[in-house]
Amino acid sequence: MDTRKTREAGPLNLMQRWKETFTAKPSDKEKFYLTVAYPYPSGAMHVGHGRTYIVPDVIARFWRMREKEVLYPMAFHVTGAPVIGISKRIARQDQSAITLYRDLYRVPDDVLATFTDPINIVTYFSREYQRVMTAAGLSIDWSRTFTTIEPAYSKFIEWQWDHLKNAGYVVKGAHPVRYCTQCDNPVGDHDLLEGDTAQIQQFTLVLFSSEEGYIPCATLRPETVYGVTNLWVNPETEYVRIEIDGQIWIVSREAMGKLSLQDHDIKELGTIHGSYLVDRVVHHDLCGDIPILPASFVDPDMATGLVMSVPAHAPYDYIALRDLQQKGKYSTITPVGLIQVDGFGTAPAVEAVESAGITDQNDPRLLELTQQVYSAEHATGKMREKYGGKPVKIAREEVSIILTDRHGSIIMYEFDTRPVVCRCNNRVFVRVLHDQWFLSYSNPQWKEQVHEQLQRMDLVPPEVRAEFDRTVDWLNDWACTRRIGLGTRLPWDPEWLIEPLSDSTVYMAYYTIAAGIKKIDHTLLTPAVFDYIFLGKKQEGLPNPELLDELRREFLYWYPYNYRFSAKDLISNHLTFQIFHHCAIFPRELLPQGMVVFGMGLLNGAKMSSSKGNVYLLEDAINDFGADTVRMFLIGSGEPWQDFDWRNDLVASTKKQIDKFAATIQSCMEADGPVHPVDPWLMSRMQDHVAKGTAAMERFQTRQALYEMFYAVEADLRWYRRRTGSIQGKDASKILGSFASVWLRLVAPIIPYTCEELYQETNEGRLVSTAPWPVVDTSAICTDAELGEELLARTVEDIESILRIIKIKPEELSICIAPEWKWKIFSQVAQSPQNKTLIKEIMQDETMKQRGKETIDTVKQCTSHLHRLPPDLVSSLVQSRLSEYDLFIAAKEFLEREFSLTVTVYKAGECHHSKAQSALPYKPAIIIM
RNA sequence: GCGAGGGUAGCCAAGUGGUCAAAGGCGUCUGACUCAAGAUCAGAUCACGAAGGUGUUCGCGGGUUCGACUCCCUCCCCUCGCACCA
Repeated sequence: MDTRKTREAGPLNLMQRWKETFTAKPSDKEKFYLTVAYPYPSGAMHVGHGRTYIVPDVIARFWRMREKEVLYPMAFHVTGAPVIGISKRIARQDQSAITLYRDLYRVPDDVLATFTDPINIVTYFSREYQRVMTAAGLSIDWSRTFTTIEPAYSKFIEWQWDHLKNAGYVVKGAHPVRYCTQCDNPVGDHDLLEGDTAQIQQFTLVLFSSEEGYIPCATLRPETVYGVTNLWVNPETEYVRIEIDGQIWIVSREAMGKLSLQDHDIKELGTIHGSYLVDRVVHHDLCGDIPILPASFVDPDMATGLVMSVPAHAPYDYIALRDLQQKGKYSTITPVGLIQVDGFGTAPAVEAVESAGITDQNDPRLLELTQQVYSAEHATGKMREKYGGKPVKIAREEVSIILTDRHGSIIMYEFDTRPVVCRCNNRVFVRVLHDQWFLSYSNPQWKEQVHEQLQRMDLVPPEVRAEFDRTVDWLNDWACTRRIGLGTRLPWDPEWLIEPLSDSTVYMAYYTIAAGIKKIDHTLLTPAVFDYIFLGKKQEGLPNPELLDELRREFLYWYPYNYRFSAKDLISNHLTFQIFHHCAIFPRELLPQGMVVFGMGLLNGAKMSSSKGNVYLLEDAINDFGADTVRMFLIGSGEPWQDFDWRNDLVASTKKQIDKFAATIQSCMEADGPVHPVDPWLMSRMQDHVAKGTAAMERFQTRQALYEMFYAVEADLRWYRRRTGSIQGKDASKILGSFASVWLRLVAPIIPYTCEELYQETNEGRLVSTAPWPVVDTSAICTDAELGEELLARTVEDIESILRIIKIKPEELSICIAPEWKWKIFSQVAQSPQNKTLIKEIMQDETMKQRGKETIDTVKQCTSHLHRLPPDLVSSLVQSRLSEYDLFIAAKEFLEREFSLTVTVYKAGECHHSKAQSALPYKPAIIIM
C-alpha cells in the first residue's frame, strides 16, 4: 500500500472538514490573529515561499489546539507594474519569459496565450497559489480571500488614503528618480536592462562667469572650489548655449537634455565649439580669474560636460595639466593645496601621481588612485587654516550651502555609473518629479509615533529591533503614486495610481471583514462605511446597518492583529510602512502587537532565483515527498528568522522519520501489556518535552519545538526500548497508549496529515487539528526515576568505553556502590560554593578525620566529579538521595542482556577489589574481569 | 561606502563565563538482520590510550579572568537592506 497517498494526499472528506474548521468566526474564546505578507502571484510557488506560509501555519495550528480562536487569512497582492512587463514580454514572444512560464512554471500553452493580458497572469497564479497552499495543509480561512484590485478593496484603499491626506501625510513634492523618457514612467530595479547598481548622485554646479555666459561645472567636492586653477573643456565637442531659468549657460548637448528633465525651463540658443572656449578666461569669486584649458578626458555625457580643475587634489586634473605644461604651455599655473591629509604634503594628488609613476591621462590606474586620494581626504582631511580649518566632511556641507545661497549654484543629479538602460532599450535619466505625491515618512512626529509603537511591540527575533528603529529614522518621503500598473486610483487625483507598497499597509484590518463586506454592493462602500466599521464613527444613511454593526463587532474582535510574519528584506520598507500607516489611522489600542521576521531561502546551497532557474516548486516537493515531509523539513531546517537551505538529500531522511513515527504510534496504540518499571521514567520525561516544546512554540522557535517534541521524544523511546528489551506490539506496556496520544498531539501542528489520520483511528473520527494541546501532568513528574535512568545511562556509557579499550575478553561485570560517608562528602561539596574551608569543616567530623587522606582524596574527587555534572541534576541529586544499590539490582537483567556478561552488584564494603574504592556517589566503580 | 546580522568538527547546526571534546541531523565506518543489496536497528566518528583517562580545538591576532566557544579590542571573510520595487 502506498501509505503516502492515503496519509498525505489528503482524502477529500478530510479536506472538506479542514476547510470548515479553519473558517474563523468570532466566539467566546480568546482570539489569535496572525497574518503573513500576501504573495504577488506572478509565478509559481517555490519551497522558499512554502516556508513563509508553513511556519505561520504551524503557529496557527498550535494556538488553535491551545483553544484560541485563530484567524489565518490569505489574499493576493496584484497591484503594480511587474505583471504588465511580463505580459508585454510574453506578447512579444520574449524567449526567456516564455521559457520561464512554460517550462519552469509549467503553464499550459492555452493559458499562456492569455497572458498577454496581465489580469490573466495574476488570476491564474492566484488560483495556483490557493491550490498549492491547500495541498501544503495550510490552515487558512479562505472565505476571506481577495485580490487587491477588487472594487471593494479599492474602496477600502480610497478610505485609507482620504485619512492619510486629511492627516497631512500625503504631500506633493519634487524628487529625483530614475526615469525612462520612452515609457514616460519612473523605473525600478527590475525594469532595468543595465545599470541596476547605479546610484543617483547630487552634484553641485559651480557657476563660472564668462563673456559667453555662465559655465557650470559639476562637482561632488564643493569644498575644493578654492583650489580651482582652471576649467577643462573637451576641444572635440560641440557645446550648446542655453537659456535656463533666465540665465545663459554653456553646457554639453547631453547635459541640456538631462537638465531639462530636472525641473528647469530651457531654451537652446545656439552651438559653440569646445575649441572656441579654450584659453578664454572665466571668473568665480572663490577662486578668481582662471583660464579654460583643453582636455580629452572630459566626457560630454558626464554632468555638464565641463569640469573645474583642482590639480592639487584630483589626479586627473593634475596629470592633464602636467601634460600641457610638458609641452611648454601654461607654466604659470601651479596646484593650490587646500586640504591637509595625514601622510601627504601640500598636494596629495600630485604626490600620488608622481610616486605611482603615471605618465599619461589614459592610464587605467588613475581611477584607483583618484579613489584613494578622495577617500583619504574625505575620511581624515582637514581644510587648511586659510580655508576655515574644518574637517572635509563638514566643510563640504558648508561650502555647498555658501555656493547655493550666494553664488547661484544649483544641484544637478547624475548617475554614478552609466549607461542605465530601461527594458524598453531606451536610456534612463534622472528626472525630478515635481507633481509627484509623497507619503511624508520624514515627518518627525509621525516617526516618533512609530518609534513608540515599536517599543510596545513584540519583535521576533529581538535583534531586528535595531534595524527597525534605524529604518524609521532613515526613511524619507516615499513617492507613492505611479502612472502605470494595476491598482487603485488616488481619490483626489485620479491621474495617479497608488503604488503597490503603499496600498498594502493596513489590509490586515480588511481581512477581518473581507467575507461579510461582499454582501454590500461595492458602489455603496463610501468612506463613511469604513469610518464606522474601523473607527466607530456612525453617520446617518449608511447602507445595511445591521450588517455593518456585525462587521464592526467582528473587526473589534480580531483587531489588533497579534503577529505579522514577513521576510527580513521587507524590514526596510513594508514592515515599517505598515506601522506608519496603522499609527496614522487607528487608535492606539488597535495598533499592531508583534512581528516575526523570517530568514531567506537557499536551494542546495545557492540562492533561490526564478530567473536563474534555481528553484524547486513547492508543488513538486509535495508530490515528490509529501506535504508533511516538506513541512517538517522546512520547520527543522532552522528557526524562522534564520536562513535555510533546502537539500533533497536531507529531505528524504525526514520522510523516513515520519514513516517511522507513524509506525511507532500505531504500535504504541495497540500496546496493552503489563506496566514496566521504566514507565514512570518515560512519562516523566514526556512532561518535560511538553513543557519545553510548548514554551518553544510560544516563542516561535519552531525548530527548537520540533526538536523537543519529535527528536527528543524519539530518543527517549529508543532508551525505553533498550531498557525494556524491545517488548513489541500488544505485549508492550499499556502506558504507551497515553504516551502516543500525547506525542501525536505535540507533533500534529507540524505534520498534520499524518497525525490526523492516526488520531482518527482511535478518536472516533475527531480531528486532531482541534484536539486539546497536551498540558504538563505534574503528577507524572518523577525526579527519582529520571535521576536513576540518568545514572544507569552514564554507567552504561562508562562500561562501553572501558570495554572498547581493554583488550581482554570480558566475562564478568561488577558494579560497586559508593559508601554512605562519601555521599555525605558529596552533598557537602555540592552545597558549598567555594571550598576553601570545606576540608576543615568536614574534618570536624571524627569518623572523617580518622579516614585521613582517604577523606581528602574523596573531597577532591567529588569536586571534579560534580564539576562534570549539570547543576540542576546535582541539586535534585542532593535532595533525592536515590538508592544506587536498588537501582542497579533492578537493572541487573538489563545490564546482563546489554553486555552479555554476568553482573554482580555490590554494596559498599562488600567488594574487596582494589578498584572498588574508586566508587563515588552517582559514579559506581566498574570492575570488568 | 553606510546600516543590521553572522563565521563552531567532513557538511548543516545547537551552544553566550566552569555542566564543553562541544546537543541534534546529514555523511562516513563497524556490527545485527539478510543468500545478497536496500531498508531498519545498535555502536563509532579530533588525536592518543590495555579502565571510565589525557592532550589539542570553536574565522585570525591580542586582552580581561583562577577559568572563554561564551566578555572586550584590531583585522579578515560571508549574508541581508540601502528606496519608488514586489
